[in-house]
Amino acid sequence: MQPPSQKHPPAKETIGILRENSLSMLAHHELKRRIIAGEFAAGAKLNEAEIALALGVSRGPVREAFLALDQAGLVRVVKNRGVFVREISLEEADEIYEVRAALEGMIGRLAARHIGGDEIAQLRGIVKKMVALDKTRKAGAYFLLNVEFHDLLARAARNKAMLVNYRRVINELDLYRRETITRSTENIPISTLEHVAIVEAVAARDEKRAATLMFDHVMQSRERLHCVLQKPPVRAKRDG
Amino acid sequence: MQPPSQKHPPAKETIGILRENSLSMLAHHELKRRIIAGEFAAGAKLNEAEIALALGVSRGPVREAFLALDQAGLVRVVKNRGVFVREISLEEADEIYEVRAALEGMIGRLAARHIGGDEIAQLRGIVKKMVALDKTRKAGAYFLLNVEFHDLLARAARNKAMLVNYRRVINELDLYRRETITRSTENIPISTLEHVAIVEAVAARDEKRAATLMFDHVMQSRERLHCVLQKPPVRAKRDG
DNA sequence: GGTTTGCATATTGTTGACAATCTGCAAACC
DNA sequence: GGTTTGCAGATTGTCAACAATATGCAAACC
Repeated sequence: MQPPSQKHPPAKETIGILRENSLSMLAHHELKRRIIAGEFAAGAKLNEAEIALALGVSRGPVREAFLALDQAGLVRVVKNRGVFVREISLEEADEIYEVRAALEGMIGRLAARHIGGDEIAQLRGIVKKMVALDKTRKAGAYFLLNVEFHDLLARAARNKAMLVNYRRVINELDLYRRETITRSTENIPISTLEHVAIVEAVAARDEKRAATLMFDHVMQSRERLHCVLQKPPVRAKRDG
Repeated sequence: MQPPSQKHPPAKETIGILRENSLSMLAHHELKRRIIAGEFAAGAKLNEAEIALALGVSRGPVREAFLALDQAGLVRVVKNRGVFVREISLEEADEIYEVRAALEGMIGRLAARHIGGDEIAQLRGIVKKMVALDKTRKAGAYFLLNVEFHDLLARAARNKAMLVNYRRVINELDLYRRETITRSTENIPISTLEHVAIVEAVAARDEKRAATLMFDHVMQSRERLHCVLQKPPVRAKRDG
């Protein structure tokens, strides 16, 4: 069924992957990964032929992936001009933070209702590492723990639709946040305290409190971002 | 540049539209419209060649549109099997309602902050029509007013990211709600009262109250849907 | 000098053809 | 009888060629 052409380490798995995912989906996931990982500069133009060559496929699947990534908010497709890694302005990031706050508030509420004991233990473990990091002030390590903390809570909410929407919003925010990777570490202790309070509220099954703490935590993260950028939060003007 | 083949009514506009939108985008919008309008049955299989023929384009743009629609949650693409209009189960609808509640709560908060006087007047006009409909009990007309009411508030929140996410969630819910179009009209008066309260809170610039009322309104809409279906809300079980 | 016009090139948009896969049915087999 | 095998048809996945459009540069023009 398969001519023994090469060594078989990637044989069986590769076949399995290809049987379940079309090249479009593979291209989609790979490009998504690279964009989130920051392997493309923000606003960078993505050349169809170039990427197709790099991925070893023709332009068709790459184009299909582009359209899907556009819907996911990771790239912008401009007719006859090309596709570009989406650039997120501070104003847009502010807006997205408000969407995220809404979702995280509900995640806190649902997590308090549905989380399992093992997950609470995991949360405590993550927070413990955060506390330990307070002294070293390593922003990169803290960033990863933070992502893990929030994603774990999002999963604990036991709501697939919520998880999908949450992750999409987070991906968009990452497009902006990676611009400010080397952001100040002075806020880490404050943020850690908020994480501690969230874990306690969730563990106490206090839905209302967990919701409020999560909501405020996100909005305060936004404020902290502005402080680092030394700019006040931009608000839309009231009209009419 | 254009051979005078036919009458020119759709000439200039059609050219303009084609210059700004690729056939993929046109196919995307048209299919999206038809799916939301319910012109395809839930779970119906969408044949590539058939649709390409109907839209007068080749299969390429249609395939690209399919991938985008999959990301938007309106269809499901299965490799080597085809694409199907997404079917939403009651359990999924319950989950999506929770996402919607989170977003609408924030929309209420932001709308109370940013809405303009003209928009408040529009809201009052919509509610007035709703009150008038209380007597006739026309579910279809009420449904349209309800959509208009909530979309107006979503726009009044002055947050593009929120608007995009809100509309996506609403589109997904419509996939389910159109299954229950002929739902009971007995809840219309209750729902209308909630709308009245929301308008007053927003007009009074009471962010907290508007947020709470909007959140509860959505969650109660979910409960009312369950009552109509004569089934209790399905909740995920707590594990761990 | 500055603007405009007109190519040459590169890139994207679209198409039709070909390869791979699934589906349904009927014949062969136990 | 029930299961398996093996086509034929239909459908999807991928590709490469062609058409349309944008970009950059140089020549022509005022």
